[in-house]
Amino acid sequence: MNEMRPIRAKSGTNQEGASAHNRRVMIDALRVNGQLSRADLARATALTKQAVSNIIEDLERDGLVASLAAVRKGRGQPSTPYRLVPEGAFAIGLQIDRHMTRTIAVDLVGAVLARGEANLPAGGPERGTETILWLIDKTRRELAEVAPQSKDRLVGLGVAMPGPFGIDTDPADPWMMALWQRFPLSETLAIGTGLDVRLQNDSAAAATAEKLVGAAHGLDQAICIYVGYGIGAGLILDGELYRGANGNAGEIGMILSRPENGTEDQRAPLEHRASIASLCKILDRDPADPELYRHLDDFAAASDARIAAWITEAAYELRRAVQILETIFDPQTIVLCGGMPPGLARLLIDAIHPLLPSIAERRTRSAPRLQLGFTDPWAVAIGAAAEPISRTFDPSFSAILKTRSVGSG
Amino acid sequence: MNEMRPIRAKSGTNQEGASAHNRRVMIDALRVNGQLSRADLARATALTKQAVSNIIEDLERDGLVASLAAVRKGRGQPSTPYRLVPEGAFAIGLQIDRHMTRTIAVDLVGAVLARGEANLPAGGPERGTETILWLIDKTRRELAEVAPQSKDRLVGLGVAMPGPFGIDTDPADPWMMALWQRFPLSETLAIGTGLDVRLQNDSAAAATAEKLVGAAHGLDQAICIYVGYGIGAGLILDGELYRGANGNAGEIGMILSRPENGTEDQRAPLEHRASIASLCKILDRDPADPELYRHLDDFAAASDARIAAWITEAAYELRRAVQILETIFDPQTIVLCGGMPPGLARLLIDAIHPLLPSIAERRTRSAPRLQLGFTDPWAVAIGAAAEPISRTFDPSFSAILKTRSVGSG
DNA sequence: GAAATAAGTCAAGACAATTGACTTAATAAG
DNA sequence: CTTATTAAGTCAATTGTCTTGACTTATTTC
Repeated sequence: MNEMRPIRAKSGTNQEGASAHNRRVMIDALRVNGQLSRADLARATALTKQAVSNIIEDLERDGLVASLAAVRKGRGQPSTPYRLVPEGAFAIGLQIDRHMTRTIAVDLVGAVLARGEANLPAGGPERGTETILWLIDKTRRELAEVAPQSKDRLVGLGVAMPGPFGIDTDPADPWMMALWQRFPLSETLAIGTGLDVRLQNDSAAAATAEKLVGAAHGLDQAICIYVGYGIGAGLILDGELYRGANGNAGEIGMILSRPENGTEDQRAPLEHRASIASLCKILDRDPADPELYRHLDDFAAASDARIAAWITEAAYELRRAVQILETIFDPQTIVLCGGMPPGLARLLIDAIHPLLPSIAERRTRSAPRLQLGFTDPWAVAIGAAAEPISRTFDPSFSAILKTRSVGSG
Repeated sequence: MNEMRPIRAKSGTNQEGASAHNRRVMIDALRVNGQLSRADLARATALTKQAVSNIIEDLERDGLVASLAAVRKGRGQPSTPYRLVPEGAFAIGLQIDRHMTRTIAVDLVGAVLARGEANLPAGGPERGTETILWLIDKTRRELAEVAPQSKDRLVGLGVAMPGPFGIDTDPADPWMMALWQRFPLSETLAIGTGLDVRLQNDSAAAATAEKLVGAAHGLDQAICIYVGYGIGAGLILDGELYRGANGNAGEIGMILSRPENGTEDQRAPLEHRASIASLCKILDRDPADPELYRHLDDFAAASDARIAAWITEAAYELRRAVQILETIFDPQTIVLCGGMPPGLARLLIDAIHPLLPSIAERRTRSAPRLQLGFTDPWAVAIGAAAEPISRTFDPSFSAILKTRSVGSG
């Protein structure tokens, strides 16, 4: 009789939401600008001096900000600048990448305080989570040694692994990522660690790292292309990471760059030509080889012909990807990052130049069209750790809104 | 001495911002769900019954919502549903498209109440604005006849014209769009009409129309591909139109789909193969011909061989564009719209199928991967008119924040 | 007819920002 | 050296909007 169609509506907000937003705005402003006085903050955020004063007092009591020595800068009472207190918050990051897993602990300003690494046992998520929980625990204990305050100030666990999620990926893949992608990982880890857990794909994590402490720091419109075992893009739009309807936005590895001509190999998606997986295939190397990173560095330094061939192919694809992303997003910059040695990354980004013409070619640019970001194999793990910091302290639309009684996903 | 670097920070908010947001949320909920009781609204927005009651009372007094007859739906007191009042607000839209200009007047629910059309005189913006101001005035008077309340309830003027903006476009283009794109149009029209003016490109306007009253109604993640004289995409991300760093996001016409192989013609951007401009070239027709629309319809009905050739080429490009957009955005749906006869649009969308494989191929889909939107030549003008409505009444992050003293652009 | 359920109101309370006057501490001008 | 000016920051009262919890009203179910 009554069809009981669910009502679709956005969430409302109240003073609490506004207040939470204002605190985030203060922290964000201090993060981006280094140090600011209360008066600076009032001007920059359009709030009154008094409101800022109250909020800063609060944040100081909470141990998130601290004052510096007063500075005289002209007429009037000297101002007292404030800065973020690194020990104000901590977070753990977890990266799952086929055969191995890494953990990282960071503080409020993104400094790395502990790290751990382990091989994942064969047998998929059920057995893997044991290893993971052990590794997380080890990292937490390590962190507690360096920073005893961390016990009460851990804001969450960020998890990064290759996407896409919720899709029927190749069931024959040897790393059983499909199994991982279907496994209720967040829930299991939330129970196992008692922490707030959120999952993102590895390129989103890389972008989160670039935003917090890397090339995209302080930028509101940036695209991070992440070249790892696969390839993906982390989309920072209006200052927030964009997830898409199903959390799979930015999975550009699946783009069919030449869908209807050429050999079957050429018809394959972008990922088959611009990724470490494809490089390993050319080099006939096992991607699981723990020495791979060093080997790639050697190959790159030795100007190996196969490396050069891969670079040509990958650069061709990336050049087009850059042009497409610039055209679609009109970003302030594009950051190329990835889990490869800096030497190799340098060769790759050089080979991508000169860039194709696009609307990004404008006279007044403050950031380069394409720049190199993190090429640390730990970058994704750092980004995973940065996610809870960002989720907890960065201003965002969703942070203002009242939360629904029962979560939807 | 003091380098005086500008402080970068996001804006704070206060009760006023929260309240404004809540009112917008109510209006949005009523727009999407048709009619809702106060209790429904309270549940859907996570606000208290009391808060909703106060807000609805306000909105009713402001003439934006009205109650309907009470309905019994089970145990308990019958509920009183509320609906939007179409006469609650009005807006004017202006489309500038090379040789001509169109105006539209809409009400709060997006119904068209008046329209006007005129040819633009040669001579560029200086002379053109005279015609435009005259046309807007004519439309306002027409609107006032149909809806006298409109005089006090006009919320703004939305302007749509081809992008990209701020780029040195081809100076030889015969329509002098480059001149228009550099002309301070918003300022001139704001002074000339006394209205709040905002400018967007035509594909963004088409997307705004689809969001308010079209295929993207109530969707938070949707991409609208607009095929007009050129081609572009309007990006609806998290319920808001995405503009990019310089307002040029979605200008996909500039994508070099085959940048390095083939003839010079094949190397040309997407726009040269999938646009009405390219179709006119094939048909050897003047794009400025006022009868073009009817002719295209005839050609399509007659299965003209040149039309078929264009459709094959355009469909090839669009098939790839759809796959790229799906892969990058992971949207709920993609809407194909454009200023062409429905028959032709139907042929085109059919030719695009079957779609290329992508992450959008998931078992549970509520909306089709690709669907047909407005194919009315007035769609962009309607979207232009919808923009002030959306700007004034849709929930958005920026609407919550306090405004800075002096705008930035 | 009584109990249960749901919509909606009333009145008091809480909270976070605003307002405007005030204090403090520096430089600039005479 | 004194006074005016400027700017940072505080104090105390006010404001506006949402929340809370009790209450009223209207309907169905038992």
